[in-house]
Amino acid sequence: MSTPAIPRRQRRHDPGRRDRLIDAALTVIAERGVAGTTHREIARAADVPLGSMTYHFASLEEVLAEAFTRHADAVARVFDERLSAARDRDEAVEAVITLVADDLLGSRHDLVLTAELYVAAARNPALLAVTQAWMARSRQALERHFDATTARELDALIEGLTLHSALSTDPMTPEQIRHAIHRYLR
Amino acid sequence: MSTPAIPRRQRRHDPGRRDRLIDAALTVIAERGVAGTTHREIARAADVPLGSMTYHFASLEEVLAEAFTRHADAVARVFDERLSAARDRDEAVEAVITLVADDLLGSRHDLVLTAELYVAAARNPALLAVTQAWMARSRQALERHFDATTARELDALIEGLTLHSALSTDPMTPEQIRHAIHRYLR
DNA sequence: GGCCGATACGTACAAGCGTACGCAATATAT
DNA sequence: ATATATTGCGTACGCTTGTACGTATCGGCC
Repeated sequence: MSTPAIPRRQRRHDPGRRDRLIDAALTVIAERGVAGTTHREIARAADVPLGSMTYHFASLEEVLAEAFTRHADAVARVFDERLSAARDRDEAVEAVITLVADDLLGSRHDLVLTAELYVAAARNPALLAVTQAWMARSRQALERHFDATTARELDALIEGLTLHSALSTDPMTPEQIRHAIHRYLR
Repeated sequence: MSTPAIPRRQRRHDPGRRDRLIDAALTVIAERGVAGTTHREIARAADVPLGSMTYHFASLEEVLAEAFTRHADAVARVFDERLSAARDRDEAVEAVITLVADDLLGSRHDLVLTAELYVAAARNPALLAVTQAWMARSRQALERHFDATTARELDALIEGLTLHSALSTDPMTPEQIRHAIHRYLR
């Protein structure tokens, strides 16, 4: 009776745990979906005790909101960067192609997160706002090189090409992506 | 002690209950999402006792699969009909515009169901098969009037325009939809 | 160097879940 | 008309969930 079966785990000094938890949440969402995302699952992914979740977040909703905000920001940042690096329209077109073929289609993780966000946004006003801010930012980035109407339509095309490829058995190749975008912008 | 508080509900003769349950499931999915879809919620929506769910379906997964299959079939049927009614390319273009502006964007219910299906398909092979069969059928319908490459790209554009409008604060007007499609097919 | 607020950790609890199952009633076959 | 299979109905059970909360421990300010 001297050694209790489960000794208390040693306390860790862990600043930035909140941040890690948000990242862990994104991992869990991508792997199990929003439906399978629970306090316990996130805590397990981040290797922290359950109680840590309720300490850092008021509710599971709050975790989701922070996680999706982070995801949207990250993707939007890449979008911004690629398009601001382009110095003329031709380069901008290439940037868009790279964006779709490499950045978006390259990461199943991000792809799934985006789809999950869209569905969650249908029922959660806070997440809808995140989505709309993201869309506005993308359009704005496109408007550096294209007129407003083209930017909007192009944004929709990007969305469609991405989603479509993500779900398909034979996703479009980079050349096919290039073809579609050139055809639209021809 | 002669009158039990809750008398047994009178038994109903209800052939086709299984069908009604599948429809109820679609209603619940659209309103609460796959995550919020439970045996009890579906039973409540269809006004049947909980036990009826386990009698008619082996599992909740089975309910979801049947429901999404029905949804995909219904949307694909409209797609087929509009495109087979078109007798030349111009009419086909008009059919596509109507499809997007009226049929797809007209029903928030169907819109949400489609998004839910996509997300669910990412983690459920049976639902992925449903999605892919649906996509193949859409493409085939488009190929009545357009070459294979155009059909595929157009299908993606349709997807993007729909999803984009669904999420936007100011969805595209029918005229804007028309403009985008004409621009691509010009 | 000692306090104390911030953080870490474990656990308890009520609610809701999927599913199983027993019994009742009726449609249908004989 | 009787028997039988099908369908309807209620409820119980074990499990997971979100959340609350008591206690332990430490970093950083005086």
